[in-house]
Amino acid sequence: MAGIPEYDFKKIEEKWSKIFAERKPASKAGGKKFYLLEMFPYPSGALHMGHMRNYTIGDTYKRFLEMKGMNVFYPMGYDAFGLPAENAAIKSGIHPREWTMKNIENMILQQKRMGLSYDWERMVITCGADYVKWNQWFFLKFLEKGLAYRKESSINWCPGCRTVLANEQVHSGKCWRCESVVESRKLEQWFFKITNYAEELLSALNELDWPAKVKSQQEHWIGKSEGVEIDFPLEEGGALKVFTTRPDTLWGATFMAISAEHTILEKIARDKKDEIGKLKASAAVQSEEEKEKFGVRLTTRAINPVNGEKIPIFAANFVLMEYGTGAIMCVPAHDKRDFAFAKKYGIPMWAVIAPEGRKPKDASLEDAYTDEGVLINSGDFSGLKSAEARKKISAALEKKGIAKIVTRWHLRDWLVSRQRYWGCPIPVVYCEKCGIVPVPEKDLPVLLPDDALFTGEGNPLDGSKTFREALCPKCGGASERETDTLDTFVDSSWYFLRYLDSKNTDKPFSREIADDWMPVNQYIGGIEHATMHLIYARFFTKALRDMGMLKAGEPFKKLLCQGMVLKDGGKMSKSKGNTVSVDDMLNEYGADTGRLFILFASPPEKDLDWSEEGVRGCSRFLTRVWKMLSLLSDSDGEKEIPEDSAKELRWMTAKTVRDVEEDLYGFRFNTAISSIQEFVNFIREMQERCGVFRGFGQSLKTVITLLHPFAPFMTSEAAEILRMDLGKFPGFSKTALERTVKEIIIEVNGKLRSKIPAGPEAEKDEIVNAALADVKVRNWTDGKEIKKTIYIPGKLLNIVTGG
RNA sequence: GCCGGAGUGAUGGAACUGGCAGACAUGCGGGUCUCAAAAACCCGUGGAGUAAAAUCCAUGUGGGUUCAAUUCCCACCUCCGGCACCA
Repeated sequence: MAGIPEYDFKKIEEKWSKIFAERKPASKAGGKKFYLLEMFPYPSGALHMGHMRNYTIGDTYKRFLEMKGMNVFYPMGYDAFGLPAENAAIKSGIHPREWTMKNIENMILQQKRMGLSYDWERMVITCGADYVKWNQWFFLKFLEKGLAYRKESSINWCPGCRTVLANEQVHSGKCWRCESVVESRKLEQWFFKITNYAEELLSALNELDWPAKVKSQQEHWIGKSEGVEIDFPLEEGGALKVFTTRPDTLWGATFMAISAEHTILEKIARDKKDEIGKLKASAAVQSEEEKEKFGVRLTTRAINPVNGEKIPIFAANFVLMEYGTGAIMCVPAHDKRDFAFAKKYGIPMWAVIAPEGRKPKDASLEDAYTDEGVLINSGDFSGLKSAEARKKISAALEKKGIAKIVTRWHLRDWLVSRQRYWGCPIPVVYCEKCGIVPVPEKDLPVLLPDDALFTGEGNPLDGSKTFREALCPKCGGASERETDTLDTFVDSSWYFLRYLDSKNTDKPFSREIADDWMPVNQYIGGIEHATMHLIYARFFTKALRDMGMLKAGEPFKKLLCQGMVLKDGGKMSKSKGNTVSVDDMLNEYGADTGRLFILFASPPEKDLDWSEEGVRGCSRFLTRVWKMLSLLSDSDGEKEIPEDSAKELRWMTAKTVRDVEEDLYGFRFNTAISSIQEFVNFIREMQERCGVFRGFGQSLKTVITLLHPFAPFMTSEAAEILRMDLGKFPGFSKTALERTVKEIIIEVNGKLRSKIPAGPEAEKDEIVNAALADVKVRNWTDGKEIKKTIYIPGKLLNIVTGG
């Protein structure tokens, strides 16, 4: 072998990124199929360290699985519609498409430099005409199946920008861009009926191998609660329907509260218009701190159906119209909110639940008792426990015909209309004669017009005549096109299905291919998508399944949420000036070092603090490995070593291979790298002692192979020099793992006192005798009674003494 | 307030089903090389204690279970994340 040049990552990475780019995904027909997916990025301009962490985890895992002989599908794409592109257009006049495509180009370049081995031929870009077409096709299908519908809804309206704002664009009640006070407006909007799937979205969480954190977040988001709807008769006639999960407290209801937007106010509070108006304003404030409870007492009273008490009704600012019936029964003795309100307005409180095993406290309540207990002062139901009472009371009321057992959900239908240009157009037209008319399938896609103006005021599509004016597909008459576009979460709800069949022009994807690969075996991405994206994609998959498009009912079988990348303990941000740019990192240290550091510094699900020193450490490690190539090439043949050392080497090799493999399967990249480092330290030590020894070259090859998924560039170059194959993950000899010589730990009363050499096959008695003869042990046992001895074969002996 | 997660050297973090706490790395101290520095390499590095040992203390705090607890149980403290007037 000729002399080995110094480790020059720039040269090596340049050379191999070209080779990697030309390399077609190998056909792995025989291998077990594995769909490995990363959350695709929004093309904001350049990738940040958070992305790189996500993709490094994925790519390392992918390369490992391939070396284990699996057939891995590993695609990448771009979530290309969205607000930032439109804002860039407003600011600098560049068209959103141009801005987006340029960014994508740059990001692909960065990903290639990083050594990410995607199947680029399957790339999906959501603003492409083909993707738009199938997106719209899904919308039409949803419409057909009753999963898409229109309804009036409140939105955040900025009077300054004359546009609708998303919740996160409202900062303490003001527009993020122009600081106008945001108004609440009613607008007809499109919705997807995700609530149809509430029950399954909740129950199927059980089958998913997802972080407990994400599952519990979704559980809360869906928010199932079982209770009763009860009619409270009104003095004036008619009734007020309320929803409660605590019918066991019914006897303690001393007032009622309704939302300021409740329709009944039209009938029973016409005289209090001004006050109700004030109340509405107060209810609308989305203050950070808890709002002061505030209400307007109505002249009518309600009658508690179980005890006939006449109780006052308030329109109150703490009652939500969107949940339940918009009206509640209030039990101040057993609910914190009702308690606060009752205190303020001097409403009586009756305790009807007593903590179990304690004497009932009465009227002089310090605070609401909200736990369960035993019923008191509740007619025939007194003495029952809460849970039982709930069942019996509900049943009794239902029998009487004044109540109904119901299940309520926090989950709301998904509002998909966005008053924006840069999104997927909703394929319907409004015809004066025919009403809402879907665009026929043959006319898809409905594409965005090129003549829209980006002024920052209103939806640019409203100003585009060429887009707005359309002919009704039904009657052929003049009609108007829908100018709302779809929420970009729609785009990301099925992109993983399109990857599988990205060139299909007849369908969004073929069922056979989908059934072959779905569900995704491993999904990797940020925790910030715990509720939105991850719940929408689940809903989409279920809806598509019910439309017969695929078998799988869940999109992502296993999920890994990687932690954030921090700098100096804080989130990287431009305003703090603590960002680390991907390009700088690549230029200064190279992709291999960057990848290694990202994986080594912290387990993937934890936050990672970027440390320049740590990066340098990883760079040093790679250089040290590289130098071993020179040692080998400069040597004049491997020297024999004693059998002891050879045995130790065989053991160390087997242990390292096994540990790295196990760690990689379990996403423990940090400990996998530690193991490789330990092995390298071991070889170098032995080399220093014995020179280039028999087995040095083989050990070096093992290191290069194990390191390949982490540092693909350097190891590819090294493999070329060593004329070795990187295609297979090494195996290991189980017999080499069995160590014959071992020490046994000797403890006295649980404290380490000595170690004695002994094999795992040694009898307990032998060990005990040897231990008791040991001087260090005798210091602690002499003159004491030996109470008992515990022996863990091959590991440890604990001698318990008395006195 | 509720739900989830985490607290281990100066730092990032190891310790697999309860069995040698601190692997691996960073930083720091010392050394080799050098005119000098950087790089590289070698040695040391939880705290107290000692001439060196021995020994004692130590995984957020306080209890418990156990021959044995970073690991299991109970209570509490702190930090991070999510939800938050959902009746």
